[in-house]
This record gives sequence, C-alpha cells and structure tokens, in this order.
Amino acid sequence: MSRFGEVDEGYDPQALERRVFEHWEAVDAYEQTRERAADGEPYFFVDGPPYTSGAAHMGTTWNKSLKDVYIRYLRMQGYDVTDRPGYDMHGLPIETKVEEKLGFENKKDIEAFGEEAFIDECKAYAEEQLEAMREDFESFGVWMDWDDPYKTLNPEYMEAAWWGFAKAAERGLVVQGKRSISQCPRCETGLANNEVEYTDVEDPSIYVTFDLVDREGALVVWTTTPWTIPANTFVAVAPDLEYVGVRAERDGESEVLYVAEACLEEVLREGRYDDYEVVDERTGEELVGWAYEHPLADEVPDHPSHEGALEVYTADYVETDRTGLVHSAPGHGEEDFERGRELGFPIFCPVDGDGVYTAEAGVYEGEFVKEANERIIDDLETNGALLASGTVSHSYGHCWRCDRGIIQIVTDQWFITVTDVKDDLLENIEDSEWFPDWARDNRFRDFVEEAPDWNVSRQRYWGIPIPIWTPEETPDGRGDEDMIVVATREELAERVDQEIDPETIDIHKDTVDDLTITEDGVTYTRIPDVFDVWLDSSVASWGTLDFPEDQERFDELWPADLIIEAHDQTRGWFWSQLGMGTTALGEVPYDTVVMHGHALDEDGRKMSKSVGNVVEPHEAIDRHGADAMRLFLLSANPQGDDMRFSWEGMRTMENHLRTLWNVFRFPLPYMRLDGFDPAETTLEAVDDDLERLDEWVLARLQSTVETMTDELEVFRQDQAIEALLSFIVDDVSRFYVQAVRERMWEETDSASKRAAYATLYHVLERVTVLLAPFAPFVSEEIYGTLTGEDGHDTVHMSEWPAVEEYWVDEELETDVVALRAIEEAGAHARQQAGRKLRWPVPRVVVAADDDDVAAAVERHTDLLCERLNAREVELVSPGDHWGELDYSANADMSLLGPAFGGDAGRIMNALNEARIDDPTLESLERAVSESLGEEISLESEMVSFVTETPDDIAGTPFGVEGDDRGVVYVDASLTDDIESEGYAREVIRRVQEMRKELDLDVEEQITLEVSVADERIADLVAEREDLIADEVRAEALTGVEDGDASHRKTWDVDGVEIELAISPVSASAA
RNA sequence: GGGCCAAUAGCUCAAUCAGGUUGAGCGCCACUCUGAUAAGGUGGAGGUUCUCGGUUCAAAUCCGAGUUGGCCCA
Repeated sequence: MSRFGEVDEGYDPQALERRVFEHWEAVDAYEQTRERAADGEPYFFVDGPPYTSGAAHMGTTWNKSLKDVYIRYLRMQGYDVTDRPGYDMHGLPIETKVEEKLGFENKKDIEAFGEEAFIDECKAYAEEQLEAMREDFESFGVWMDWDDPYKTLNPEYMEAAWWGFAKAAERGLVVQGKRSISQCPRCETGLANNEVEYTDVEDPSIYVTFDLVDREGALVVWTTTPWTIPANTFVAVAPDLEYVGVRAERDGESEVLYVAEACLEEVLREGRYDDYEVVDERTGEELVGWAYEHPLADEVPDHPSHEGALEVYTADYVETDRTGLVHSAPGHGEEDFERGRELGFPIFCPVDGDGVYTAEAGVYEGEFVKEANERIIDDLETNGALLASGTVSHSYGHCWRCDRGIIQIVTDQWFITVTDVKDDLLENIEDSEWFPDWARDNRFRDFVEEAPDWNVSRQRYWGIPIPIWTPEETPDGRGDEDMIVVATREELAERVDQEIDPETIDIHKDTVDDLTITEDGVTYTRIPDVFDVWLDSSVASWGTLDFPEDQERFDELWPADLIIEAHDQTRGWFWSQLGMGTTALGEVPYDTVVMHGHALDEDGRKMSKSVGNVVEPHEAIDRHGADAMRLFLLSANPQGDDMRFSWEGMRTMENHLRTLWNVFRFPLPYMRLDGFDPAETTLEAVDDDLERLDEWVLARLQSTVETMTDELEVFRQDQAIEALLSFIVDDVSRFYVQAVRERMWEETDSASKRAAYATLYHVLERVTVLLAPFAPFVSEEIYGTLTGEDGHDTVHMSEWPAVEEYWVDEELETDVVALRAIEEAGAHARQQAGRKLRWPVPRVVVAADDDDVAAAVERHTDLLCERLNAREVELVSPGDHWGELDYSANADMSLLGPAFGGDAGRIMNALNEARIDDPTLESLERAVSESLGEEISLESEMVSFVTETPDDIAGTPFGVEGDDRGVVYVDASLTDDIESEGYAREVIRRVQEMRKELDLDVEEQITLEVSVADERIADLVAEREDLIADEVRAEALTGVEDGDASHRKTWDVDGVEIELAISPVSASAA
C-alpha cells in the first residue's frame, strides 16, 4: 500500500475486507507474522476441536474469535504461540448423517454395505464438513494454522489416544465390566450420560400389585416402564419409612394392599377404591424379607427365581413418591444394578442391544420393548396384577443423535476407573487457574467429585478402535485379566501376526479388526468396540503435538498454557482432558482455562433451528462486516456469562469503526498536500512545538495502552475494547480532532501544523496496532495507508505497544477531564441562554471549586475561549464567591445516616431544599432547623454546598465522575459587535451551503451578493464584509447576474430576510 | 428433581465482594451544528434495581423463599 494513498470515502467493510484478504495473500501475512515470533518464548495454546458438523454457528464464531484475539495478542507480545486448529471428526453424529444419506435403518444395513466402505463414507463426509468450517473461520479473519490442522481421524492422532489409554491401562485403571448403561436401540450402542438428551414425553404410568407369599395382600409398585417388569428381581423400601397394609374395597370386592403411609391416599385414588381400612402398620425395615410372586411368572418362565430373588430389600434410592415401594430390576436401572450387585444377585437382562427381547423373556421374545408395553399391561391385568393404568408426561432420556428413546440395559463395557484416582483428580484441579474462578471451585469441582467411572466403549464403527486384544478363549473370565493393550503403531506392527507397515497403516476398525496377536501359544483378537468420541479430544494436549510420534515438542511444550471454551465443556472437554491427563500422566494437561458462555438470541433464548431464531455469522458479516461482528462478540464478557446477540449492538460497532475511518481519512488530504513525512517529522522532532492538547492525547494513549494490557492479562478483552473504543471515539474523534482541525487547515507551513500531524499520525498508527487483534481487517488497511513502505507488511507483525513513560502525564489527563467538563457545561449554559455556538458571547465565568480546576482553566484560557466562542474567559478562584449566587447543600448519607438514624432521610431533603445566601454551616443549620421545626446540628463533613444559578445569567455546574467541581456562567448579552459577527457567521454558513449546492471546489473563487431586508442588520453585516469574503473565498461582494452558473436564494435568519446570490468567478469570466 | 450462573433504563452493562440520594454508552424524541457529513453538539423522556419476606437507622448490595432464563447433571 502506498502511504497516504486515496481511500474509500465512506467505510465500506465488504470492499475493505476483500482488499485485505488479497493483501494478506500477496505478502504471506500469516506466515510472516508467525515467523517473526518463531524465536520467542513458546506459548502452548490448544484449540478445543469443534465437531465437524458443517458450519460455524454464532457460538463457535465467538469461541474462535476469542482464541484469535489471544493468539494475536500473545504473538504481538513476542511469544511463539502454537495455533494448530483441531477438528473432532469421529463419532455417532457423523455415522447417523451418513446413514441418513445412504438410507440406512440400522446396523444390519451397515454390515451389508461393508465396514470398510462405510468408514470411507464417514471419512469423506467429515472431511467435507471440515472444509466448510475452515472457510467460515477464515472468513472472519481467524489466523490459525489452517494448512496443518490436527484431525482426530489421522493415524498419528489416533495413536495419541491409544497411547494415553495404554498408559491408563498400565496403571491398572482399565477394566471391563457389566454396567447398566443408556443404550440407544437404533444406534445399538451405549451412550455416555452427556449424550443423553432429556425431553418431555408421554409414557405409561401403571400401578402393579405383587402378591405376597405366605400372607394376605400385595405390594404396590409404580413404574413408567412396563417392559422392565419381566426382569423384576426384588422390591426396594426405605428402612425408616412408615408403611401400611389397608383393606381396600372397590366394586364390592376387597383386597389388602401395602404402600407407604404417605402415599396411601394417592394410590387409593388412582385405583378408584371406594373405601379402606388400615389393617397393618410397619416400617420399611420390618418388610424386609417378605416374599412375593412375580406378576408375569407364567409369561416369563426364566424370570429371576434364584435364592433371595422376589423379596423385599432396603435401598437408598427409595423416595416417598407414588407408592414408596420400588420395582427393582438390576438388569435395567442403574441404581437397581448397583444394589443388585451389593446383594450379590446374578443379573437378568432379557433385552438385546437393539431393544428386542431375547428368548429369556418368554412369550415376549422378538418384540421391541417399547412396543411390548401394551401387551404387558394387558397381561398384568389378566393376571389381576394391574391396580391402575394411565399415562404420565415426564422428562425421559433420548439419543442425542437420532432422538430415539433410550433404554437402560446391562451390557459388557470397558471403563477407565476414574473413581480410583478421584483424589488425584481433585488435587490436579488446583494446578489450573480458571477465569472465572468460580467455574473451577464450584461447578467443575462438584462434577469431578460425583463423576462415575468413564465408560469408553461404543459398539459402533466410526471411531478410534479400542486397542485391546483379548484371548480368543476366555471362558467365564473377564477380558481385562489377560488383555493386551497396544500403545503405538510401532508396537502394533511388532506384535501382530500379520505383516504391516506402521508408517502407512490406517488404524481404523476395518483394518485392525483383522489383526491378531499370538503370544505364548495364545491367540488374541481385538475387541470390536471403538472409543467414546470424548476420548478422542481428551488427548488433544499431546495429540496436537503429534506425540508419541514426536517426543521433542511434547517435552518442550506440554502441558497446555491456555485453553478457551464454553461452559458446556465443564462436563466435556475440560473434564475429559483432566480425566485422561490424570489417568495417563498423573497431571492436569492445562494451566489456564478461560470459560465463556453461549451465544443466545436477542431475547436471551437459545438459538435453535426449530425455533427459527438462529443468526448465521455470514449474515452478520454481510450486513455489518467481519470486524464489526468480531468487535460485537468480543465486547461481551468472556468469563462465564452468556451473550445475547443484538443487531443494534452490531450496528453500534460498525458506527464506531466508521468514526475511526473518518478520523483516519480526515488528515490524509492535508498530509498528502503538505508532503508530510512521518519518518522525518517524528514526535521527537516536533517535541518543542507540541501543544498541550497534543501532549494530552499522547498521555491518553499511554493510559489506554496500560488499561488494555492489564485487562488482556486477565482475559477481559471486552474491557480492553471498551477502553480503546472510548479513546478513539470520545478522545481522538470528538475532542482532539475537533480541536486540531483548524491547525490543519492553515495554508502555510507552520510548526503547530507539523506538531499536529506528527501527533495524530502517531496516535492513529498506535491505535491500529492496538485494534489489530480485535478488528484485523480495518486496522490492516489503515496501518498500511499510514505506514506505506516503512511499516511491516502487515499490522499483525507489530509489537504490542508498551507504555511510553515519556508521554505519561496523569495530571494533564485529569486537567483535560475538567476542561472538557467545563466546555460541556458551557455548551449547556449557552443553550439555556438561547445563544448558539456560532454567536460569540462577551464573557464566560468559570467558578472553580478547587485549585486543580483553576490551574487547568488558567493554562487553557485560549482553548476555552475558542471552544466556547467567548470573547473572554474569567476565573473565580476557589474560596471566592460569585456575589449573586444562592446555595443549597447535598448530604453525605454515610455520615448523616449513623448520626441521625431514622431522621436522616428528612434531613437530607431539607438540605436539598434549603436556599441560603452564603455557603456556611451556620446558615445551613438555620435554614434546615427552620424547615424541620427542630434544632439540627450538622458537621461540615456531612454536607457539600451547591450553587444555585441566578436568573439573569445562564449557569451550569460541571463535575468529574459525579463530584461537583465548579460552575460555568455564560453571559449572553448582546452588543453591536457581537451581533455583527453573529449575523456575518449566519451569512457565511449559508453561503457555504450554497457553494456545496453548486458543487464547487474548496479552492474555487466566487462573487457574492448580499442584501439584507432589515437596515440595521444590513449595516452590521456590512461591518464584517472582509471576514465574509475571506471565509467563503469571495473575490468581490458585488451584484450577481442571474445566469446559468449563478445561484440565488432567500433565507430567513431568525426572522430577518437575507437574500444571497453567488456565482463562480470562472463562470462569470467566461 | 439436583448443582452452578444470571436478572438494574428499550438494548449492553457499571455500581454488589467491604450496605449510604443508582450511573455510563447505545437507541429513541426534541433542539442544534454544517470545511470528518450515513458524522458532530446540547437537552429530554425512560428504573416498584425480577417477586415476596427477613436483618438494619439505611438494602440493587447481606440472608431466606420463589419466578424467569442459560448451562450441566438425573
């Protein structure tokens, strides 16, 4: 880019972004930026791999933008930052998508299609999705190593998972076992808890009676899963709960029912009993050992009948709910299973992985369990075991992929026994620092404390094969006793019977399933399962380093310095990494965690396709540009809180950027015209010529740098952005540029102009560097235009600015805060006096409350005169009083409260309403006492005096951060001289407008004719003819002939009619 | 059903930890400016600080119960 070249007149983000992408491409901006930091101190950032689901939504966009900011910032700080992006590419979501695509119904279709072909389809699909996501990420300017991402489907990454798992196995933390798990009957695989989604559904709600053996009556249980009744093994009670036996009557028949006393009324109502009588009272403890008959004994001949089965036991999961007696089937429910194991019962689960009853289920064999519900209810009724039957709406678990209702069954699974190392897990948490800290100390700790063993096996195809080989013959024994766990591809090649090349082998299921190991005469085959997909990403901290293949980088970098993810990852990636890091290596694999929230819609609702409130990032980019979108997202608190998307917020950010663009564009023509060379006219060169405002804006720049750096260090980029934008918009644009414009308009060269150039140039250049991590596009273009060949090829190679002590000037900053407050108050007072800024006022009086303000006014009298358009500015020093003022007082409630208790409020009001002539405590006490009708004694610390403006002069108090610091009085009286200038300015303004209407060049000379209807005012205007001619570039004030090039208009200036006519000189000469 | 987090102006948030007359920016309306112009300036309207109860002279702030939303878990 050439320095001070022509730029777009308005801020056009789309065009600008296109240019910047081309520029990045042309100069290898990303590669150069990385290279520049290559020798810096290493910083190991790990990208949490997004699942390859197709497109970046607003949440991933926020996440990646945050990562991009900190990567860029750290790089500017000189760190050599790892920025390898990752993709999570295995798992059921992709399998189900591919199944849909191929029109598959279940696993049998996959088997028919062929494992290898299916895996190839999954791989192709995942890669396709990856490309779409990469394009999205790049489109909003995320700079990561897109050419070398880590993919969980790559053999070297899969090996990282094998290695970690083998380490855990080495430490005895891998076991096989039967567990009650959530099974998706369609996907035919177990699901982790976090893969189960709960939604409200209508299910059967039945009350079943279990007839007691050897005594009259029946136990009443309640269930929503009739299909689990065949597997009933025992009934659970709470030991201390009161139970009753009642003789209940309905339809003229009576029976004895046992339920918890608290549930009695409800059960009888459900069963529509007419009457009842309590015949027995017992605690749960006293029911233990009672035997009952299986209600489907004939239909399910193989039902549990072993020693101890079909009896009452206590269990801690019993609640005083429904009947207080719980039908327990260890072959299904998780708690039932645990209790059943405690009791030493064999597990009876007559249901297969596809949700179909096995032969053990007797007459129900071959039926899908959910469909068998109805028949079972009928059979229960026939057997006289159905007390009541209805439906209930409750929250029930569903498969996260296919939405089918899950079933609880007991199957053989493989576990990492994280419960064995729970103390280590809790201890290791302490080694990580979290932002916000409560995420670690409340949420995460709670989760870790309660975490069960990790079921890592899935009965699926598209995943990392579990590297366990078990002996072909394992009669009765558990697989984990003689298992071989393979850690690497090399080890695999060494141990398997077949000839394979570890360099080239793809270790997906279709390949490794055929491999066998024979050792000591025993042949081992691989178990058919693949890993839970959460295990894939859990090894990212070393997988991203290609460890174990690459040992060196692991030794240098591990563990991760920083990870940044949303709060749903507490139970996801934050946890899986801790679990894997601790079981494999005994350490937490990350030092610092930044936990952000989710992107919600404008109303604070979750964005969801079905609700139709999803905002796509590319729509946001199309409407307001990628920079504005990033700034909007990044200006949200990144620690824990959710963010609400807002189009208004987006627009605001675009407006701020437009302001920056205008500020940047404004001096360019002047700098170009004057041949300003920033390399020559440096700040150092013009130091002696700098004016106070120049020094001020440089001082403000320093404190902005300081604030931003401090905030970024604690991951509050939102605060950093606020500081920067407020500097750009409030300080540079609205104040500094406003004040220095006239210096730039000067036609001749001057020291003051050069100083202004050098200052504004420096400020703008620093601003682009500070803005670069957040809005990488617009900062790039501004930087390029400012620096031309002298700068880096890209702003992103810049160092993060350090505070330049030389320019720090806190006192000056505070002074200008006061001056700006005075100016603001002055403008307010003017408006109240009905005098617009264009009209000069003879006098402005500043009554200062303290020496700092007084000193500031003294130093900047000229500036105040100019900005307030006052002939003179007078200062009333602290301590002196403006004779005509009244006073009232404000109360300091922190002192008034303790002193007066309940009366403090009334006294406060009296203070506010008091009007006294002189600001003394005595006068105030007198006024307050009189108003309240009682003697009130005040301390001077309790009150502060407030001036009350007299009627004849417009006065406005000014303050700093809520503290009153003085009052500005504007004397708006008129004199002929002032009226003369005022009307002249009115004429000038209107001539300028007419020039614009004719589209004249700024330099173009005109002839001008002015005729004012009012004679007195005509004379006043005539007094300022020279001023008018000068300001509007009029060669002469003469009559203007009506003609093609002339422009004539009659104006109404506050009731005075003024006719103006202009014509360009060139036109009238022709 | 349980845990964590949040709720203050139309919107985004500050003030909450250490109780003391609720603030800023944006938006809106009015006025204003017109050599940055899809800009700038001034003012105004807009709050039962989610609800109810408690502690206190005094509660947005502390405590308890609830409501709504988000995440996680069952």
